[in-house]
Amino acid sequence: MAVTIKDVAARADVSVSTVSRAFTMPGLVREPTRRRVLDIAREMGYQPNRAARGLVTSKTGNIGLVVPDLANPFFGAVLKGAHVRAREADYLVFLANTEESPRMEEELIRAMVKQVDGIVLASSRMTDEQLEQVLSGTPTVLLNRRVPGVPAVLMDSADGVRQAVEHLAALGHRRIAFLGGPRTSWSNRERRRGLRAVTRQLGVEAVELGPFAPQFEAGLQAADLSLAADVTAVLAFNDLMALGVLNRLSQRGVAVPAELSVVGFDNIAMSGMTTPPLTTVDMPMQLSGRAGVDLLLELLARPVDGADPRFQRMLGTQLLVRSSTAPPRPAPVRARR
Amino acid sequence: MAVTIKDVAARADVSVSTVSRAFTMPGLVREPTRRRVLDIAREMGYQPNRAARGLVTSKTGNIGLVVPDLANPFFGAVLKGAHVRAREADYLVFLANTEESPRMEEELIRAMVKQVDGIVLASSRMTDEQLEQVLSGTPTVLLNRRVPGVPAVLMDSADGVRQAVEHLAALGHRRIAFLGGPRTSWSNRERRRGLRAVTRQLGVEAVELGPFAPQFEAGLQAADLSLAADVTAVLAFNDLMALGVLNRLSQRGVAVPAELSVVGFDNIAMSGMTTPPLTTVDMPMQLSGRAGVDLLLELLARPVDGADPRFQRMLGTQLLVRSSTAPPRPAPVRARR
DNA sequence: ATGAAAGCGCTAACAG
DNA sequence: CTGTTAGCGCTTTCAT
Repeated sequence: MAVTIKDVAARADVSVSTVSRAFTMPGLVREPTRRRVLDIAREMGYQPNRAARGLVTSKTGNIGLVVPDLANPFFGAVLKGAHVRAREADYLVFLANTEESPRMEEELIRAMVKQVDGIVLASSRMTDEQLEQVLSGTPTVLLNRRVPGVPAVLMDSADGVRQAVEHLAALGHRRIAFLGGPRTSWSNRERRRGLRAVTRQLGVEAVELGPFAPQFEAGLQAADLSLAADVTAVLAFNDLMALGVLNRLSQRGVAVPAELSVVGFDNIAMSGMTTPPLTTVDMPMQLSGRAGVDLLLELLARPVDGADPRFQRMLGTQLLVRSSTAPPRPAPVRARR
Repeated sequence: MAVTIKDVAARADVSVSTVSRAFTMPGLVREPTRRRVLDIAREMGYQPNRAARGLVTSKTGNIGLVVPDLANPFFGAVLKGAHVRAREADYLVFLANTEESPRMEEELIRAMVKQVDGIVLASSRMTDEQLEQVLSGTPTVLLNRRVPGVPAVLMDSADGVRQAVEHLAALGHRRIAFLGGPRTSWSNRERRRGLRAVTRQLGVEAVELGPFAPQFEAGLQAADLSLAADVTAVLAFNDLMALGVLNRLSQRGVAVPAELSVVGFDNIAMSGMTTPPLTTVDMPMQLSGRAGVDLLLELLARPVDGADPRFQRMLGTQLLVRSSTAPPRPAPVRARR
C-alpha cells in the first residue's frame, strides 16, 4: 500500500482536511502549517490518488485520445502533439486504437468515458448519429471531421490541393490525375472540393481516380491507371500512396518528374527520406494534436457552447516543392529576356 | 451525473450488492435475478465506474505504456501491438511520451503509477538504479532493456546482425562498416556484441563508426565516413540512418549496391517504400508490444518472481534481403560448372 | 485557520 | 441467495 493522505496527516499531526487543503487550496492554510505539511508529504513520497479525488470532484485529470491506426505515422505525430499539450496542463492521457472499426471506436469510448474529463477523437469512422449519441455528455473535440455543433480541429486540405494544382499549372501541366482516398473521409471530400474549384478556375483538367485505400499498395495500382489516363502529373491522397506511385513508376521505367510529376499529401515521407524527394502538401499533424487538446481544455474550463464558431479551428497547410515535380515534357520553352 | 449502481439497484428493487455481484460474481446470484439486473443495467446504460471499483479492489484495470518518442513509427507499431493485447484482457491503457528525457520518464511514471496495475516501459533512458527505485512496487515489463531481475521482452539484435553479416560475407564482402546507435542503448550494445562474434568467426573485417543519433540526418554523415573507410558494405543501426545513407550516396553519385551495399535495421522502411528497396533486419515491433503486455498480464495474475527466467522473453529477428545488397565490385567470378 | 463528519461509487466481509 | 455494513482515499460542507 502506498502512502496516503492519512499517513501524512498523522505524521504532520494535523487533520486530513488540512493536508488536503495544503495541496488544493493553499490559501486556506496558515503558511508555517502548509510548509510543514508539504515538506513531510514530499519527504514521505506522497502522491494524491487521482482516482479517489475524482470520485468526489468528478474531475479525473485524464483525457482520452482515440485514433484509427497507431501504426500509421501520421497518427503518431498527432498523438505526440496532443500528449505534450496535455502534460502542460497536468493531464494524463488514455489511448485508444480503433483499428479503423466504428464498433471498436464506440466500445472504447464507452469504456473510458468514466475515467476521462474529455475526449479527442481523430478521424472518426462513426456516423454523425453514432457520434452524437456516444459522446453526449462528454466534452469532445473532433480531429479532421466536421459534425455540426461539435468542436473540431480541421486541416485545410482544400487549400493544400489549391496550392498543389497552382504549382503544377504554373509549371505548365494541363491534365492532372487525383488519386482519391476513402469515400467516408472528410479530408478526401475536402480535397475533391478544392480540386474542382481550382481546376475550374485555372482551366486545368482533373481526372479523378479511385477511391483507393490510403496505402502504399494502392499507389502501385494507381500509377498504372494514371499512366493510362494520359496525364502529366499526379496528386495523391497521401504520401503513402505517392510513394507507391513512385515505386511503380521506377519499376516501369517511367522517369519522375521528366515524364510524370508526382505530388503527395501529409508529409509523412519527410524531407529527403525518399529517393527522389517528394513534393508534398505538408499537414500540421503534430500541431493538430496539440490544438485538439488545447480546444478540449478550453471546453473543460468554460461553459460549453458547441455552436460557438470559435470552437471550430482550421489549420493551414503548405506545399513543399521538391524534385518530384517539374514542367511536363516537352518543356514549355519560354524565353526569359 | 451518469447512472450509478444505486440507480440500477433501486430500479431492479434489489440491494446494490446484488447488482455488484451480478456483474463481478455471477455465480452468486440466482439466475432470474441476475438476468433482470443485467437487463435493467443495460437498459439504463449503466457502466461500472472503474475508478471507484479500483479504490476498493486496488485493481484499476489500466496499464501504462511508456515510450521515448511517439513520432518514431517504430514505437507506433509497438503501441499498436500492446494496445491490442491489452484490450483482449479488457484493460485500458495510459500513454506516456517521454521525449527521450529520463526526467520526464520518471515524472510520468510517478504520475500514473496510482492509476495503473502495471507498466510496460519501452527503451527506457533511465539508469538501472533510477528504474529500480521508481518502479519498486509496480509490476513492470521492460522492452528492449535488460535489468537484472526485471521482466523484459527483448529483440534478438545480435542474431539480426549475424544474419546480415553472414549474408554480406556470402556475397563476398570482406570489409563492412557498422554505423553505431546511441551508446546508452541496450540494442546497440547487443548489435556490437553480435557483430564482433560473427566477424571473428567469418574472418570478416568490421569498421565500427559512430555513435550516431538514430536519425536520417546522421545517415548522411555516416555515408561519407563509410566511403572514406574503404568498405564495400554498410550495416546501419536502423532504417532511418540507412535511408540517410542511401540518400547521401545517390547525391554523391555512388551506385547502390554496385559500389556499396547497404543494410538497415528494424524494417521501418517497409517493403518497397524506398527506392531502391532496402535490405534490412526485420524487428518484430508490433509483436514486442503485444508480448510486453502479455508478460505483464501474467505478472499481474501470478505471484511475482522477478528472477524467474520465464520472465525474460527473447524475440527473433529476420533478415529481409532486397536489392540494396549485392556482391562487391569486382564481382567474385566463380565458375558455376 | 483547523477539525469532524459525510459521502463520491463501488466491493467485501458478515449476517441472515 | 441476498441485504447490511464498513470503508477504499479523497474533498467538502459545517462547526468551532
